[in-house]
Amino acid sequence: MSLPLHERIRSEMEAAILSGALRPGARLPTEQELMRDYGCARMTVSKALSALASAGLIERRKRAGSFVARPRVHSMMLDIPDLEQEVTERGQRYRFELLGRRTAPPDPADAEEVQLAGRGELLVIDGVHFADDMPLASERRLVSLWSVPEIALEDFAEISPGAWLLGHVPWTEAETRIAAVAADRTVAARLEIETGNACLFIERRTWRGDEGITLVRQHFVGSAYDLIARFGSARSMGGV
Amino acid sequence: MSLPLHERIRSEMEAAILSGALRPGARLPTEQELMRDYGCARMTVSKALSALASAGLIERRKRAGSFVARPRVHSMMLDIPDLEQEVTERGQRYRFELLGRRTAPPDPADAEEVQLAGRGELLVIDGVHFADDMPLASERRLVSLWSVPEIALEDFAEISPGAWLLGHVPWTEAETRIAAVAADRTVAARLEIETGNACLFIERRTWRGDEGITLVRQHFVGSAYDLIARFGSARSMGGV
DNA sequence: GCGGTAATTATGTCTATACATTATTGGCGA
DNA sequence: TCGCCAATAATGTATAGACATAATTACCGC
Repeated sequence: MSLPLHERIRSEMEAAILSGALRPGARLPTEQELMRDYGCARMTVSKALSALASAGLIERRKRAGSFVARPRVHSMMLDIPDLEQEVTERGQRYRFELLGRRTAPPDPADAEEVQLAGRGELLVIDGVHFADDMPLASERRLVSLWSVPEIALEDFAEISPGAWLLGHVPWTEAETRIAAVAADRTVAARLEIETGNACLFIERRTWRGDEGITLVRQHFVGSAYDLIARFGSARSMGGV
Repeated sequence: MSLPLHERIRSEMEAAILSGALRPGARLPTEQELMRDYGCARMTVSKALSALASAGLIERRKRAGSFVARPRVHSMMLDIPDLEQEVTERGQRYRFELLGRRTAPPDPADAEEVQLAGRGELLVIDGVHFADDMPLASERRLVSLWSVPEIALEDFAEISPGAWLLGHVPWTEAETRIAAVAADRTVAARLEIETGNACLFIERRTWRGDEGITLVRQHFVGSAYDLIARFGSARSMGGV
């Protein structure tokens, strides 16, 4: 056994919970009992239980003890792949084609644009992501030049705007909306599909503190793309 | 200051990272320096750094020190609402209409079905979710009678199969696939839309340990539904 | 120089102890 | 019986020290 004791305690408790031996709501042994069972100090047990608590598997209440939490379906981890990496991993060639790039004041009729722009203008970037020269996704991105002035110097010949932003701008919050829509004329032309075809539509807004950074709207060819969300395999929750 | 010292250290480091004062790759103070700065014991500092590490904000290397990790967009929390609750909250009336219900052996040609069935048969349930008598989603659900024999007694007059399973079967893992598809004839008829219209397609598989419990495929009317995923509000990461 | 080895330094784990916090339990008195 | 208060039992936070582990750095013999 090379793995640390607190990890062992953690994983054995976790196994008991996930196997159903400890049902939701059940009380698990107190720290005292566990330190007797494992012959270790309380800190060690506590570390194991803290990890389970922060992973959401148990709930700890003073005086009362620790209890198995009811797993909530309501939230899962959604993997949002980096397009370039995913395409490359499938053995295809990735390319981002820049279709347009202009700076403009926000549309005063669009509250989102106004809020994003802050006291400056917006950079509007249009482009298409390709996999092996087949269009995969069309993208329109608005970037706040107020928050990210240095992006004005970038021409995106070598790197997609998304990848550039990821590497250059620290962000703190993001929200992604996922829907299915019919391709309009513009999108259909860019993706080389027919108007009305089903597209996965992803709209993501990113903030740094209160400052909006970017708003991106992507249309994926419906037949070529899907997203995966997972809950469980508690192995993946703790760290790494 | 009522908040514990290790939380304070954690949040101050976090702020320094998120604000950009400590850029990705930068080395942050050693535990020794921090325990001098805050006048506390090493365990306290270590707890703060461990929390940051398990949240993925920093990376710790022996001998070398702790470094700010590059933020990864790759995973967000996806909210998966309970349909009945969401419809009701919008002030609409929710109804699940059962269209079919039969038991059958798994299709031997479909490896997923065979695996789900285990050594038993499958319960196949077809139905439509309505909001104010407008179709919202069509659903076909397969349930392993081997894992959940008691579902054979339920007639789903009062409760949808999804809600019943949530309340009765502890599960440990789930995987959700999200895509955009065109409605086929069957789906279009059920949803009262035209064949070929865009639908958000959600396929979710649920396990308890190695045992498959259920596989559900839902088609949502594209114009009536979307999903939201979030990352951030760093406050929400640690615990609570 | 070059390569192997030892010293150093930073994190990782663990113990033993102390006191704080808080919700429950039980008892005591009006 | 009801309500308040104190004892109790559990987790929460923190300290100080010991030893383990691993990677970098420095040194030394060749």
